[in-house]
Amino acid sequence: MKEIELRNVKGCTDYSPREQYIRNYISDTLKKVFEKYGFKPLQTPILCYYDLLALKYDEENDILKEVYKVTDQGNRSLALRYDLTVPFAKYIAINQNTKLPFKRYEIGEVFRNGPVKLGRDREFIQCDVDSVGIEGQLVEAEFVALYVEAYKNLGIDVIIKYNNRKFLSGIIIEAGIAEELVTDTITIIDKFEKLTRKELEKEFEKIGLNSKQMEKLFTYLNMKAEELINIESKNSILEEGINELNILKNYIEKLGLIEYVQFSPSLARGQEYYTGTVFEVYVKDGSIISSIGGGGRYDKMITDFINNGTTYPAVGVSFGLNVIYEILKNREEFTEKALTDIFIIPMGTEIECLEIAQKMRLAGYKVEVEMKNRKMKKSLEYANEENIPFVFILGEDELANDYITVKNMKEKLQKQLPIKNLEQEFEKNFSK
RNA sequence: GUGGAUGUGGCGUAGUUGGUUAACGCGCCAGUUUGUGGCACUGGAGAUCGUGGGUUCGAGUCCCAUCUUCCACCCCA
Repeated sequence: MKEIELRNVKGCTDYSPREQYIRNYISDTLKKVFEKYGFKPLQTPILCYYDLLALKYDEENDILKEVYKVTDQGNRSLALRYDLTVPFAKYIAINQNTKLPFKRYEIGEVFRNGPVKLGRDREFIQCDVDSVGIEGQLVEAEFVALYVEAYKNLGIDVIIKYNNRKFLSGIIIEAGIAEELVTDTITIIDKFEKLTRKELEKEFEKIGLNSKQMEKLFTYLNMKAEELINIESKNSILEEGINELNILKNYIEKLGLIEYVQFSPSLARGQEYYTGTVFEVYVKDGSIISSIGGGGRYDKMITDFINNGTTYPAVGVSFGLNVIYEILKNREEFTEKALTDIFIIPMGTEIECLEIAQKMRLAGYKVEVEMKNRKMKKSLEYANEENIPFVFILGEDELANDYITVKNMKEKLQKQLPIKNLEQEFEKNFSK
């Protein structure tokens, strides 16, 4: 065999059992919440036709540079998906009898051949929850509730910032900025909290805004939610945006969730496809600066994608699994977590131990049996390292008398329990 | 993609102006304890110093190239 350097592909990571346990915990927790809110699991292929991904972009688009292209044996031009939204749209396009509204979630790997840095791999997992076919702020408010519940279940205190793209476009137009500069302006507004006012002015100047326009823009961008009603708008898009913001705020208040949200007029989100409400979730204590989730309304994207005359208003949010993992990984409940409940050490009684293991597994315990015939010291060391709370020891003398030694590792307690009805006896003696 | 740094046993590091067998901590293995753990002590294995070339009597140490990783910028999740 040829010698090669053993390593992972750039931007791909191995996750050890302990790490993956936490990641699974996160996605399991999320799944439960998603289903509680009526979202159904949808699974789509990772491999798809390149043309599908490229459908809505021209060759020059940055996102296409990051697409992994592959070919099959028939020389078909394929690609690895770079997000879960296009496959979602594709699913609806293929299954046009899908009843709307359609609510689905998908948690899966996506690939982007882009720069790699901390918390940003080339293979990573996206957790998307989307609803298609519903207009209005009711469903958006429900997403806020879903966000709050999901992060609460993960034990993370969050603040959900929200804004509205119509409002943003509206104030830009209101500031007298030309329509063709709206997108560029939004891109700069997105950096509002990262840059100083001076830096922002410089950026705005670059795209050709004058100081009067900037002044007006800054006034709007520093507004509070309560001040929105006082804006006397002349353009319909701004009016619409303000209206949507007020309706959404009203719904959130009624749901008793107002303490979790914050109107943030400078919030834009990078993607161009958002058309209305946008969300971004931040850790409340600010220990992590970047957002840990985000989303919003995108009424045109699926509509344009499918392009069959029907409109597909959609709203969706996603969760940053990687960054959530970074928050949870050092918690004691995980670092100290035993992945096995009971470790059984046989002393010449292997098959009997396996039988007992089956019995305990049936009773719902996670059980491992020592099979390498190591010295007891080694076996106990292993149990110790793995934080396994209970060790059963079965020697021939115990077996002859129909009992088994049960050790509580933490409290260093040891007890003989009858093998008959061991499950009940164990529960009686050792469960909290 | 552009710029800047980095690369020494499994991991984290030391290695003085280039000079004989590359050091330390953690981890690993074994023993003290052939059926009882986290501690301690003792011993042991394990590195062609990222890779390739060059300078030199001699290179972990200097030069060049290349790759890796990391940090900014860009872009985003």
